[in-house]
Amino acid sequence: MRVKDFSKIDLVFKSTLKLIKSQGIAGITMSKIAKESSLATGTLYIYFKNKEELINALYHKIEKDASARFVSGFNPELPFKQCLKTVWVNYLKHRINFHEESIFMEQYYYSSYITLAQKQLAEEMKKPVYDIINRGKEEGFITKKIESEMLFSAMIGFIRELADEHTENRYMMINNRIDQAFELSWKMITN
Amino acid sequence: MRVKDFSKIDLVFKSTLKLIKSQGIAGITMSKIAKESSLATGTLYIYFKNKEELINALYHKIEKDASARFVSGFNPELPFKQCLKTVWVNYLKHRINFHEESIFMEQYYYSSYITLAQKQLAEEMKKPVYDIINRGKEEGFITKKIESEMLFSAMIGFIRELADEHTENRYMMINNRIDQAFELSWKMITN
Amino acid sequence: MRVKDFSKIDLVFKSTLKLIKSQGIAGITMSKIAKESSLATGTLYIYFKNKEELINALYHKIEKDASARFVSGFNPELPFKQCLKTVWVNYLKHRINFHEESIFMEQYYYSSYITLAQKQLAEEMKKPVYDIINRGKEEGFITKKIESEMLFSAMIGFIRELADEHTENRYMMINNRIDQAFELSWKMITN
Amino acid sequence: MRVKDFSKIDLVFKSTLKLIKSQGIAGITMSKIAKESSLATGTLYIYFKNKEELINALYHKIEKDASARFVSGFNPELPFKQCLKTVWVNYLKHRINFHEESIFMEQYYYSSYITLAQKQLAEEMKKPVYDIINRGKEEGFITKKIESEMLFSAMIGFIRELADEHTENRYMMINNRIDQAFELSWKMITN
DNA sequence: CATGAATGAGCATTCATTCAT
DNA sequence: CATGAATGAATGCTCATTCAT
Repeated sequence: MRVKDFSKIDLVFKSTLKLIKSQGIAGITMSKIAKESSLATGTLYIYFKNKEELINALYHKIEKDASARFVSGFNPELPFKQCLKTVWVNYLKHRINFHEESIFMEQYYYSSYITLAQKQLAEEMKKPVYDIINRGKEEGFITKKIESEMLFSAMIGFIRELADEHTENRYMMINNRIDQAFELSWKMITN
Repeated sequence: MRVKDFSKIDLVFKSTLKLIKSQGIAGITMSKIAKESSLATGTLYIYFKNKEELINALYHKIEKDASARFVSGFNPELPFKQCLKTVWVNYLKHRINFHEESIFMEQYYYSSYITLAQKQLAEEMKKPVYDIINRGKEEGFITKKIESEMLFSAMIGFIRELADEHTENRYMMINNRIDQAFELSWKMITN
Repeated sequence: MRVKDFSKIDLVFKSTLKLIKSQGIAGITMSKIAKESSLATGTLYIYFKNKEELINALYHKIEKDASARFVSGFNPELPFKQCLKTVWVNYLKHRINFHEESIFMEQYYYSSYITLAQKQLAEEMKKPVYDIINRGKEEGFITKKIESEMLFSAMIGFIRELADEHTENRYMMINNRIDQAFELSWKMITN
Repeated sequence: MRVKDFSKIDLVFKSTLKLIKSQGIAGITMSKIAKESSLATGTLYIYFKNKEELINALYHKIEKDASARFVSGFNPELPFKQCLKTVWVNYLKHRINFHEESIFMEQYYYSSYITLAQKQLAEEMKKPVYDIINRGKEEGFITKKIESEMLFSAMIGFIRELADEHTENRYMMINNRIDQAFELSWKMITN
């Protein structure tokens, strides 16, 4: 018997993401996904119950991968500022290098596919950043007078905007701009 | 001869936005828009050449309205900080009060509806903010060492994130938080 | 505005019946019905919510028409035997002349389309025959010792079998055979 | 080499019949049959060339079994009335106890599966009853003035109707009703 | 202008059948 | 033989668009 080939799942994810990039989440159809993956439409239904589950599975996979990237190269032994910069830069680079995925996630977030449970899960992705902010407060780098949510928003919003400008080729994130941007963030959140 | 009833256009826009809010841009159909507007589908085609043009027209209308809101209450005679705060708060409030519109605009931006010309037009919406930043540089409030794009991203990204958190009921933008957030932005961009 | 053309419903019924005759209830598809009716598939969905409702509506229509035919030419003023013969012959002729319909109704009865309510409705079609049997009992023609259900089964089963034999060209229901068959039924149910 | 496991064929027949009972002949699919039989779909194609042949084989098997049941307990040495009653009751009980099979056979008869040859074969099943009728005519019990087809229809139709009423729980075939019904048949066909 | 019936291409999904293991 | 993954034509149904009224 031919055995289930789970590598097909990754292939389908890749094709779907490519299609979403070029035509938006509204533009994808099962037959386009099948064709882009060089599979028969029926085959998609062996690996995914239906279109909705395919989209959901893609969302979960991307979320999982993204979480892993945020903490890559992170070493809590290092001094606080270095730790923060690692996560800060990881987040910026993730959003630049995986822009398709980021766009998909945002479209998904405001689509009828998402469920409440999934929204809550998405919240958990923020935890590493909050952890850093709290460490900064404990170590006295960050003022305790400002709520973490606000500091979080200031950093994350900045990063997101920079990444989008970069991706749209309006303002490229070359290395010294990255450093400068981080210092700006640092200046804002520190005493 | 009856004349084209332009109030219908607003009605259609309102219905479409309502539908996009609840079902995402992928979920809208011409017949849903017609029903929500209490019109016949054929009538939609009197006012809009096709679905794409309807969506595009909606985008333009929203963009125009938004631009107007950004400068509401703006008086260049006032001192710089007050001017900046007016625009800053306008932008935040716009994004909170017209969240549906903001979501639509972002979904639209990454859909196959948008054209290059429209992307360029969207850029022009940023002009009032850039104008303020430049005035700040001239008046010596804002350091000239940092590029305006970066300062822009820091402010706009922060505002966007705050507004989204508010809309998702995670971190509400009560008045003193607005003031605090603005001061944070001010601290970052000023010398 | 083009106005809903309810004659299309009869056209669809006719086409569907024709298809069921040649391919069985299992063989019908919406696109076959559309093609046979010279309509677009979408048009079918203007008049019927879905395939199931189309089939159900056809069943109801046939049932209604059949009921009308059973009592055609029936005059309760006439002597009992003549009354019985009218209904008896009506039933036989109905089953011969509307054999397609009869076959459809039986296939429908044992399909997953039918509901309990519809089964009960089908029972009511038997009422005219039971009424006659009861009159026969009251007027002393039919023995009261035998339950009406049994007398009903004897007559109806006989008729059904004769009609089927006729339709399959195995034993044709020419006039004197009809008379003879009725006399056989009469002999059985009378004292 | 493993050898074709013919017990699987019976298993498949049983499963198919069960499915047809609950969902009608239109509702069966190869994968449902496979699942109900705890087999792989591919395995079905080892035993049956395709779906049509599976259905046809089932028809033949049922027909064969039915024929055997009709003459069970039949002893031509016994007096005519007893012989007739044996066959008559066998037929009734068959139709009650194997109602699923009977329903299948009728749906099959008016489906696109059946061929002319099979229709002719089905005719042969009637032979035992015709044989009895002819013996009755020779022995003087049954009038020769009435064609055997008509007598056959009268008996078979009656039986079929009684069995259906029983199966639908409308008129149960308890023993004294069976006797009474046979006597009614007997009265009709005898002089 | 306004209507909504009519159209048919296109969609998500199913299913008989094949085939690699 | 047995399996069930793979196929792709076919199905029920939707939807943007047209058109007769």
